Amino acid sequence: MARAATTSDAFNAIAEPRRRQIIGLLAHGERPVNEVVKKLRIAQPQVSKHLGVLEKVGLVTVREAGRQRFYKLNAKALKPIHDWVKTFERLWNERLDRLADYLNELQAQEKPK
Amino acid sequence: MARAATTSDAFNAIAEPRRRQIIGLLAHGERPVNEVVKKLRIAQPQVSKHLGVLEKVGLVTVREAGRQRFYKLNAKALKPIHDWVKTFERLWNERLDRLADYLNELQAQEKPK
DNA sequence: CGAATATATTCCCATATCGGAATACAACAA
DNA sequence: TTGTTGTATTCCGATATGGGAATATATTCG
Repeated sequence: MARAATTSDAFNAIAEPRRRQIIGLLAHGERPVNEVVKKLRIAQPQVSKHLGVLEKVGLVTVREAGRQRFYKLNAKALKPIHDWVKTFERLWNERLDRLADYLNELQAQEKPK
Repeated sequence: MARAATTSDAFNAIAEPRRRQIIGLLAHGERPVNEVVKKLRIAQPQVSKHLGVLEKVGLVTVREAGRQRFYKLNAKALKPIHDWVKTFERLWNERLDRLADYLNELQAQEKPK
């Protein structure tokens, strides 16, 4: 087996920095492909490919209008990621961190050089 | 160029489901490799490899004790991910969602079959 | 020392990736 | 029709993955 497909997961899809950029841009609202190309300065074919990945995992939806395709962010698809990371939030906010630091300081003072 | 290395980023590192599992386990505290092996039922070499990746991106730290190595979660390294996803939180909480749904319903009623 | 235990490393393989370049396609314009 | 514009698809090559299996390394035990 190889690495999981980028299209298998929102987790895998957002591992790509450019896809995160695209998501960031689409957060301001629906956009046609060409605008993504211009704003982010990524070649058109790659933009289409990245959008394809995002669509496959449900992170964006498309609306066709003439020869343009407007891509729209479907933020809900990011929630699983948020939920997962949030689980660990307390671990980095915890005052225990400071407490530990404090205790270390105390210990350091007890054994002055 | 190929896909970015799994070791290039926390984003890339957590794309792997098993690595997320490992992180989940280590959230309860420091653990030796063998306990991860037993609890998650992943072959030992793969566990060592996954832990290696997590270490490289700073998601875990190691403490050596005799022939054991205790891996500990460094939750802070997850914060960038949290921060990024959080940016979009309002987009899925937004009541605008409900408003849109409501308006659609209205429209549907105006044009009764 | 030799055996056992805990963990890491190395090889191998099937599989995808991402970017670039070229090209296909569809809608619209003249 | 022919040309143009907006987007998608295909082919290429370099690269790395993750699992499995075998093996290496280090520490502890008897």
